[in-house]
Amino acid sequence: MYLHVDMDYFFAQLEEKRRPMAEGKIIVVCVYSGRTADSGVVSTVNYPGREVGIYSGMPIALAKKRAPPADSIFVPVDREHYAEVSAQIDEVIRKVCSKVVQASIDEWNAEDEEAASKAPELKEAIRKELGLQCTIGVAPSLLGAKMAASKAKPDGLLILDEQSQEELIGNSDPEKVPGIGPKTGEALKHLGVERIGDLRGMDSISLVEAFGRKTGAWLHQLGMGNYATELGEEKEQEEVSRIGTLREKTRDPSMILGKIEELEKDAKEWLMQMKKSYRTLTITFITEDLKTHTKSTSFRNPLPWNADITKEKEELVKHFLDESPLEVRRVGIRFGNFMDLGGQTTLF
DNA sequence: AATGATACTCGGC
DNA sequence: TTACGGCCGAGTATCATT
Repeated sequence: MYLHVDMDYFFAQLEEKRRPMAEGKIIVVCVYSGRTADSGVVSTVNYPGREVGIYSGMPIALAKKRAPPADSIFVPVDREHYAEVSAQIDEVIRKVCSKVVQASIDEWNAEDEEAASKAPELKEAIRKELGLQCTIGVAPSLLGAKMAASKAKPDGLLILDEQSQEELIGNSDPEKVPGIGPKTGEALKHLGVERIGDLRGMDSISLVEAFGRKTGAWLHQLGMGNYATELGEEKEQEEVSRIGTLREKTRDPSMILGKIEELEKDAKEWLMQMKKSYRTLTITFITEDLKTHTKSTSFRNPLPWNADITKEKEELVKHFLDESPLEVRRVGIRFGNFMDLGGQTTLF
């Protein structure tokens, strides 16, 4: 059996916890971009906030219109704190379950013979030891466990056997299935698939044609009632990136490069601490129409964290500006394709 | 045609 | 009326090499 733990409204819950005075109030955790006083988006909001129509990704200014000022608190994200608590939760889960894999800052998966009996125990341990609320799903497949959790939240626990798993997944709206987003969902609707069960009997060739090799084959398996999943290994981080918003949109290369340099410093700090060298440099541009573009280059040999990449940065920025007429709103830098053992080269 | 590397976009959280 | 982050990995397109 598989078990999926999902912390409820995680960031907002943690902010609630360190403000006992905020009991019953709307808490909105925000990513402020620094462009203007209220520019930025909502990261997470607690349930009272959701009730008045505030959701993740919403512009902060709009959230403020929906939130009664006297009963609402807007706070900036504090990722470091959330990561610390996340590590504590990880410890608790590993004490209870076997084969645990952390899936994100607030989600865990586990494969455990005793998942069904351990789930209530685990939920209680997280509440008791850390004072935090979560939702746990258990099912014969990882997909089933995730969907059970998402159905049971908040503060829920749902254990599915083969039959109830089949029922839940088969009857579900495709867009409720993790891995199917608005784009795939829309295309499925177009094909007359309104519940996952409608995939039954559709041939894999046309599904692969419509959705690509990977997604098509996976949808075909879902149609056959095969939800088999593997937990996967705990993976090392493969890339590090930093992104930021420019004070104002611009096409001035020196403005853009100035911001990149700021972000680069921070990302390189990470490289140094983690002792990583890298082979790929990517610059991300988000233009005034909020579309994302990237330019990247790879090096034959890995570069150490402190290598000078001035030339390469300039070239990537120029390359982008040469092919796009749009103004740039946000920029980012990304280092990837890590090689361990800093800078050591091999023959090829 | 097959394989592997690189470039780029997409989307989840 | 509009309003709009910061990450990361997955997946696919494209290119180079054989």
